[in-house]
Amino acid sequence: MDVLMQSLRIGINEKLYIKDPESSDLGKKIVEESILLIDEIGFESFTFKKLGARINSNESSIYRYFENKHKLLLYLASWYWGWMEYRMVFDTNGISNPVEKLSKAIEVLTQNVEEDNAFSHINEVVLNKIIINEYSKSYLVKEVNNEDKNGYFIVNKRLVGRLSEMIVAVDKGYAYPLSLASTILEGTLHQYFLKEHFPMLTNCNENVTPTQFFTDLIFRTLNLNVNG
Amino acid sequence: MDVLMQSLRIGINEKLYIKDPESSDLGKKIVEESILLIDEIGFESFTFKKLGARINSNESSIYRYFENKHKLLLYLASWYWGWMEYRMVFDTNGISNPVEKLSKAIEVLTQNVEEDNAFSHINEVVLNKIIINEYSKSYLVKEVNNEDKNGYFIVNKRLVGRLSEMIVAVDKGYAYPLSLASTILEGTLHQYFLKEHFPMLTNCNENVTPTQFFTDLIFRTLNLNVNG
DNA sequence: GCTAAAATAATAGTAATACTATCAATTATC
DNA sequence: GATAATTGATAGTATTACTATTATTTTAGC
Repeated sequence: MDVLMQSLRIGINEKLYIKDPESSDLGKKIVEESILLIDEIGFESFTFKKLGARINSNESSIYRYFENKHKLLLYLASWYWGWMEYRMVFDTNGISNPVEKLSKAIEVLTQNVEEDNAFSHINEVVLNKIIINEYSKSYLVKEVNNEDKNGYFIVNKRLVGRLSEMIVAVDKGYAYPLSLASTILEGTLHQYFLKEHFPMLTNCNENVTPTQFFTDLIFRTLNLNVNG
Repeated sequence: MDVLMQSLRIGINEKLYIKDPESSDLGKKIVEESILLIDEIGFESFTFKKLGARINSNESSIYRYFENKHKLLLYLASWYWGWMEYRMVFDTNGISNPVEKLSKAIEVLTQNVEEDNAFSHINEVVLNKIIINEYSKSYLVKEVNNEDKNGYFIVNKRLVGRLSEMIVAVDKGYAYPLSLASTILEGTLHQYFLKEHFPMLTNCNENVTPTQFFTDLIFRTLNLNVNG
């Protein structure tokens, strides 16, 4: 991504943090290192105490930024989906042909994540790994309805909505655009997980990508051919 | 389900429990009430202490059956998928036409769960709810590879394999039968979750079922028509 | 460059969790 | 009726998930 865009920020619901982590070095370090630590030891074993030790800071200081690790995960997830949305919109912006546009969107949303230098304190590759492994835990909780009311999932919802609209744009008659869109987004994470841990449950591997699987699925479902 | 089959048992990996819960009244009560309690308060808040209080038994007694709540969840998940597999095989058994067979399998795997009187101490309707809400947490853990080596996920894997074979049977040329099968199983849980908590992210509602969505998806993808 | 305010660190403390261990009381078996 | 197996009760430990208080350091304004 272009260096010109270095002042770009992903907008995140302010209720997800107590103090904006983007507003200080410590805050950025908390976000940066939490991604690495969650990836290393898993969300269940991750604690603010361990994170504090790792960044030579204090548990109590981290609590001044985030109420608890669940909110931190929601923050990271919002960042991730905001970033995906931004890239999807950016990369599909100039495309007028709806089929090409949808095709490009699927590509951006399902392809392997690569580092984006526009956001120096966030390692997108590792963040993608923790989204694959931990994202479900952010919404599969008893409090989900309340949290949704607080707007914690708004970015993901907007993204599903946008993808759904692109599906409608190529096939107004299709009865399940939202379900298809949500299946693609969630199924992508699942296919990457299976590829890593249950290779016998997926056809994705070094030679076959989730992008190919989902592109093929969408094109067959919407009765298109690859050239639009 | 027929009363004739009341001695039916779902086979579960013995490493998932310390003492077989089917072997005693207390064991059955643990399973029965854990399903209800997890549904009521969620897996995160669920503890063996609370379960003990609920069934007028003791925390320490429950620990003699299950090592921890994670193993209990794996046990419940194995039971659930074993039951689904059994019903899928049973209901598709006599069907020779591969398209009809696949169609029936999809129906069994995606339709709303109803109580099965063949297993008196398990409330399948509530178990289905906790699978929708908690199943991901059983495999989205750091230890997943080791647990897989222990065979904790064998039932689910076998089910994906069977469904994949049914897909191959109707379309030998289709390149992604495993990915499609795993997407259906996991996507079904997700669509039910969305229907309940994020209705704006799915087309499933009182009038449209996940079965319709997935049947349509499979038929379009494999280029079939509804009558086989 | 000094002061005041803000931010961070250090320490302590609490209730709950996730267990383990021990021993007592019941219940089943032979 | 004795013995073994099961279950229950109690206690104890390390860790988690915080909150509160106070000390120290950093920063910003003048």
